[in-house]
Amino acid sequence: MARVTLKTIADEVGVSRTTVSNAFSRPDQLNPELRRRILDTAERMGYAGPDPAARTLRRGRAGVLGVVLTEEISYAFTDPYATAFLRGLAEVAEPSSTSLLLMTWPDDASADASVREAIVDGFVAFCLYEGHPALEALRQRRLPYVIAGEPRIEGVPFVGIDDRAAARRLASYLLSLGHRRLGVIHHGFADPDLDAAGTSGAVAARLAGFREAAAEFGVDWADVPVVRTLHSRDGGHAAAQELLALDPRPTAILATTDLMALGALRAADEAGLTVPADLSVTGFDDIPGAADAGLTTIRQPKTEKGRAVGRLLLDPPQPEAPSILMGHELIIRDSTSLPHDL
Amino acid sequence: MARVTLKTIADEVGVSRTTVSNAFSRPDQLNPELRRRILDTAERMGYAGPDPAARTLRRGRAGVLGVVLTEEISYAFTDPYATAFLRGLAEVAEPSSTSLLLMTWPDDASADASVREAIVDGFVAFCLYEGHPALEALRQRRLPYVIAGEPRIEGVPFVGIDDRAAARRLASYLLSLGHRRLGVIHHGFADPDLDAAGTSGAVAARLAGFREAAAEFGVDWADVPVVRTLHSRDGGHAAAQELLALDPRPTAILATTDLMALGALRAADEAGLTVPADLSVTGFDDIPGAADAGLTTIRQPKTEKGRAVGRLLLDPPQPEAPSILMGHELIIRDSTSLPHDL
DNA sequence: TCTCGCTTCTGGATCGATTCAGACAAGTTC
DNA sequence: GAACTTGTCTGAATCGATCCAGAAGCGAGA
Repeated sequence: MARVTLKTIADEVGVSRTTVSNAFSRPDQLNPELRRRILDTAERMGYAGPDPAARTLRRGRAGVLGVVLTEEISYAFTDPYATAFLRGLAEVAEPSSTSLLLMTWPDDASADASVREAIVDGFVAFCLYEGHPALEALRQRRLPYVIAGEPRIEGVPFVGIDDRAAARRLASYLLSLGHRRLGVIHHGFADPDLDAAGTSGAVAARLAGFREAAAEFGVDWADVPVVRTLHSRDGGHAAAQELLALDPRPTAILATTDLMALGALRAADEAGLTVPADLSVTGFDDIPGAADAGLTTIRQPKTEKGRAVGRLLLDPPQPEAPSILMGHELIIRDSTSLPHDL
Repeated sequence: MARVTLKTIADEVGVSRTTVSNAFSRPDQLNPELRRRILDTAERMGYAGPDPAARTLRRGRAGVLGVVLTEEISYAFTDPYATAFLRGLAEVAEPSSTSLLLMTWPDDASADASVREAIVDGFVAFCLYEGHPALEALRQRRLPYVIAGEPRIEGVPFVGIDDRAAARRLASYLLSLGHRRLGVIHHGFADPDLDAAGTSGAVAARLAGFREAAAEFGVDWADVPVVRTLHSRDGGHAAAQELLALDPRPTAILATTDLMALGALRAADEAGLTVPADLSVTGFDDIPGAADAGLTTIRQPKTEKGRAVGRLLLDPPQPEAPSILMGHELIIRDSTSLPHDL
């Protein structure tokens, strides 16, 4: 038996396909009684409603936004940061009757198929990183997309915080406590001596912020040890070990992310140092583990960020690729205090 | 400027639309050199690849499975149970180049739109409950779907454990420790006196399992206090208070889910009772919090369950709506021991 | 009576791809 | 040399809806 379509119903009721279509999609366009009769017939014949694929093709609108996450879907949702962001996104998507398609980027070689074949009106690139293959796949798909958090790419709409200002604020706080011997851990490809104004990437911006604060407090950046490492807890651990072996030892370590800062805390513990009495440590991002570890860090307005991304994708396209910088918050916890030797 | 389609490329290269289509989807159907030329032209003209909506319409296959979760998306992913299940599902979906569309069921009145308009080949109803509105929406959509975990509905494929056997095993364990004064907390609509064979619903099956075990050990079910409550921690708390106020007080409380069992643990604590010395408590499901609370419970094969669901949806449709019962595991932790008065 | 406006319904064009039967040329087999 | 493969490409039909211009019917106003 052939599939039940609009035409099946139309023939049965004795009206045109258009009228049946209207019964489902534009109730004000036909007589209520006729509509009732059509819907009844549809239910009786087992019609499942207008085929979404056909409708999307004709309408040119899918009513779906794709959210491209990194490979670890469980992590993305365990993370309160991600859930808050998605809540904000869903909030603005809902009134436009748009739903969210959560997509991971599998390790698989054919990973880009998920982006190539997704039936969506646009994409959100959520917290990827520079050079992530999904970014190239998104470009090729030639649909609107917004990058949330990271990285910044010339000509692509972006929503995030002003990493430079936030980093400057964080470093200023440490310096105003009296710290003068700083150590920095980062995970960027950027040259830390390069002014960030002309570069892209959150890491470079954060380093630039640190540097500006140092200048402001009369600390010569050339004297600040800067260690580059892998973006992981272990990376932070190793880098911190390196910094703590210096003489004179830094009284404060600034990591460009919480993850590495957590590794640094472990290194301090292993070195027999008490945080914050012997050593202050700061992170960046306020990831879930940060609160437990009492880490001083920078927090972003997660839900509001999601809303901003949604608006960017759902509102009429802007002439210029817009970038939205959101506010941030300095979260002071127990990993920072006055330097010991004061 | 008109959108770039297959035809645009075909005209530019001077071949038919079919050939361009083949260049993308069936590379072995044309001369490699011509293919190269087509792909180059496509890239040059900014062609985004075959439109997924059009392809889906023509092919009649979306390459997507919809997973209907309850309203709390963050919970679903915080829950190791759900992530393990989804991992199994993704595992079998991947070889069929099928991806997963994670759908929530918003509180909103138009919630069923997400099911009506999803472009998918089938659905998974993940841990819903009897009477959940999504179930009716799924039925109306007339696509294949499988219910995972709960509830059981006549004629709808189901994957889960044999709740009755598992419950019987759990209760037998308690009884074999020597407990004779049991108390039961459940959250079902089912009549606990009804034999579960003819009923549906995991709750009824679990109660039936308890009852069978009681009979086996010579405990008269009529003497066992059974309290029905809301499915929440607080519900379990209130129900346990009720049971603990009885004289003689039960030496063991069996809850039909971990969530309620956790509430019961709190009630025991508040009543000044030590678990398990003064009171044994058991749950069901092995939710994340169960391990932390040291709760004795039943665990299901989560990943394997996901795989089974995936196979059911992706393999050629079966003549009979199949139900797959998986094995389970009795997890003995610190919330159970010999009864105090032995 | 004629025109206008409103409601209600129709038929054909269209969205952008895939499928299928078949055309054509070049090489193989007997 | 006829019959058969094989490789390569084409054109029309098709998937299931929505959109658009317009037609029919009907009551109101001039």
